[in-house]
Amino acid sequence: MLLMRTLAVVMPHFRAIYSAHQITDQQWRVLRVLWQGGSCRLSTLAERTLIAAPALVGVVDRLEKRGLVVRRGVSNNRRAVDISVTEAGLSLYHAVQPQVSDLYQQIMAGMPADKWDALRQSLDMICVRVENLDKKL
Amino acid sequence: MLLMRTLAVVMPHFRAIYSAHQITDQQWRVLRVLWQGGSCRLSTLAERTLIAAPALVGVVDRLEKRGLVVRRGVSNNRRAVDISVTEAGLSLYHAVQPQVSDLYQQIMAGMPADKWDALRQSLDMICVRVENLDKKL
DNA sequence: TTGACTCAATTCATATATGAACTATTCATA
DNA sequence: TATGAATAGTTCATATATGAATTGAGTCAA
Repeated sequence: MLLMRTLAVVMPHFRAIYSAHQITDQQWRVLRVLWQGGSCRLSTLAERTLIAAPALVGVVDRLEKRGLVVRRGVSNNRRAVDISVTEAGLSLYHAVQPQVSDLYQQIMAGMPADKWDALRQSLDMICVRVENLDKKL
Repeated sequence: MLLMRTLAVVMPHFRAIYSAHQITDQQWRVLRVLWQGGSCRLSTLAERTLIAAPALVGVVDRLEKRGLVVRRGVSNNRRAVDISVTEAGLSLYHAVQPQVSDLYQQIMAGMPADKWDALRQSLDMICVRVENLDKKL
């Protein structure tokens, strides 16, 4: 519950930035991942954005409809699809990114760096441990 | 992102318990809050479950349709609605709660208690600080 | 007392979230 | 080489999430 509360408190601030540019949280995550990792396939995009494939299909559809990303078939594997950002998508990314970064800094500013690190490590430890539990099954 | 990842890793485990009883995360949150706090109005329920009112309406609709909760008008204020669990809802709660509690313990077991406390405090600090930022606007 | 305003719950439109099922491929192997 | 198992993306049905707009009550001041 505390995790959910934290997200519920923080997300609206980020969302305000996104919605000023007519995009959603999920759409932003797609743009960010494509920017920092280059084009990739839908399954990879799903892992990196933490958006399940079925939901991601719709997100990419809407981004594509607005000309922010493109889908392209992969030559040697006809079932795979490659997704990449367009120029328009990149310029939107660069317009939004500084504001997101600022907000992030502002939130981090409320806590000493060492506690921030400890927080990240603890969360990461939980993730890794629970993921290992999964693999054993 | 790390917050979202943690939730994404942990939630499926809880969800497996819920779905075995044909309920969703959100429906569980409603039952739990009503169990521990007694009946309350929709707006209060929204705060305690961290589910926005418009979405909560549907969640309560479905729980009510299955006879797990009941809606009742408030005598002195005809626009308010009181929501409470039924016997069926309570017995379902008691059937699920032990499993949830077990899983929770299992997850906590992976981390020393002091780190766990530190984690909670850090997240709480973020919540409180960001909430205060909101109030100033 | 009535009109402007606030409140509580709900409805609406649009965007996701989730698990199951489907389709077209590609792979592994008998 | 036919063929069943595994892949990648997608569709479907159902349940939420979110912000804007509604509806029906209360409230309060001119």
